[in-house]
Amino acid sequence: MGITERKERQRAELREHILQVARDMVMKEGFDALSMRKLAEAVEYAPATLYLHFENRDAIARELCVRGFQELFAALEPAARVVEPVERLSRMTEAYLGFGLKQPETYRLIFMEDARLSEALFQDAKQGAGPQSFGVLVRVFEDLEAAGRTPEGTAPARLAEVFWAGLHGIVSLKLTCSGFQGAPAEVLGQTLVTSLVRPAPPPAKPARRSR
Amino acid sequence: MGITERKERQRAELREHILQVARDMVMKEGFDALSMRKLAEAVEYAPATLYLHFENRDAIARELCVRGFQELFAALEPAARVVEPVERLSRMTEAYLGFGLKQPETYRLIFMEDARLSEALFQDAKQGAGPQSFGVLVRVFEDLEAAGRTPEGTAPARLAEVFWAGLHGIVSLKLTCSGFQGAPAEVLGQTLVTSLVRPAPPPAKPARRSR
DNA sequence: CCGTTCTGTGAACACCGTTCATTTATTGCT
DNA sequence: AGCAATAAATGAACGGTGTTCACAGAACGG
Repeated sequence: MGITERKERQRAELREHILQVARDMVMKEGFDALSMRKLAEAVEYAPATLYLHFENRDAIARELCVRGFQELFAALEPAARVVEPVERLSRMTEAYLGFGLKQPETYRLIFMEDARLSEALFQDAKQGAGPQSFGVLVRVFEDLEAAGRTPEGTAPARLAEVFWAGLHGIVSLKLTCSGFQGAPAEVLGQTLVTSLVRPAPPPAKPARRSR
Repeated sequence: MGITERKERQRAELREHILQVARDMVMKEGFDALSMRKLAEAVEYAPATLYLHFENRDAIARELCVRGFQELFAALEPAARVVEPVERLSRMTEAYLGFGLKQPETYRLIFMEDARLSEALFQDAKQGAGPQSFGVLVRVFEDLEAAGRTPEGTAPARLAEVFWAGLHGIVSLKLTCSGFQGAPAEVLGQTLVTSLVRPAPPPAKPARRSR
């Protein structure tokens, strides 16, 4: 009897469809322009029907928030694969800034709207998407520390946090303070990288047959 | 005939009163909770009366935004007086973070709501409150450069911008990503300072009567 | 005292999120 | 097949929002 199964699937599909349309609306006109009534109109249902699939507007926002965060994480993933830590940090910087500037409304939704939205990302201390991706960043600084390229006496986790704050600051100032025309985000990003990474020490263990 | 004069003054006073009450509401319940109707109720006028003094809600928001920015600038001023540049930067960091965390709703209004709000701050390239206070920050890095304590080959203005982004990132992540529990803002601030400031070079021109 | 100008307002418009009784469609069972 | 039960969908309403505008009232200049 695959009938309840089919109904469940259809229900899930509709839910997915609603989220997809909502995402489009947010990306096109911003989160504030996402109204339950217009969303209902767009998916061709009555407004009340949306409440059969989501508790309220905030529930939709939360879902879009965690999905947006996953997109951000995915955008970082290729850069995170790079072995050499300085290059990795540089590439991750590029990817982060690129995502934030190319998908401003998504970025706003994730990190700049309501504090309650991003709570879901960090509720599990170790598990959730938030800590997991922050871990990737911490690992860069651990590798940098191992290579002797971090300021001494500062824990990698703290450096990672400052670095993240720097990235977020660059993106969000570009998004909100559009009036302030400073250097391009990429330039600022590279400045941030070179500021947090110490110059390479003279090779104690030479790479190959030197000295 | 001081009659039109008095009327003007009363008009200005009412306008001021409205802004004051609006500011209180924002600081207490956040910008989203500021409604024209509740504001009208609070100042004991009909909603329509507000539109005799402000074009619309956004106009009030803009005004609160620039005033909030001036408060922030004022909070930074004592620290900006410090002569020694490293100490100055450290004190300014402390002041900036303190303001952002103690007046979260004001800070949100200035830098995290609508991009159109902060436009007023940076519309004049050299004059307005925005460029002026950014200039204070640039000066710190100019002084640091003169003392040979900045990374070489990076313009002070760019370092200042990265530094500001860092501060803003720290504050706004604390405000929006409350779920993420990292190090205290002050610690991150000091890490940011020590990351952007190079260690003191050995004294070429010794302080007094040596050599 | 009258006419004008400024101040203030009530009522309306068009939205918004959300709820709930009611209708409609679908399913399982006899 | 028809009927009861369950699920899906909705129309209408409630209370809220920003904003406009024709109108009333007060204050003023002559």
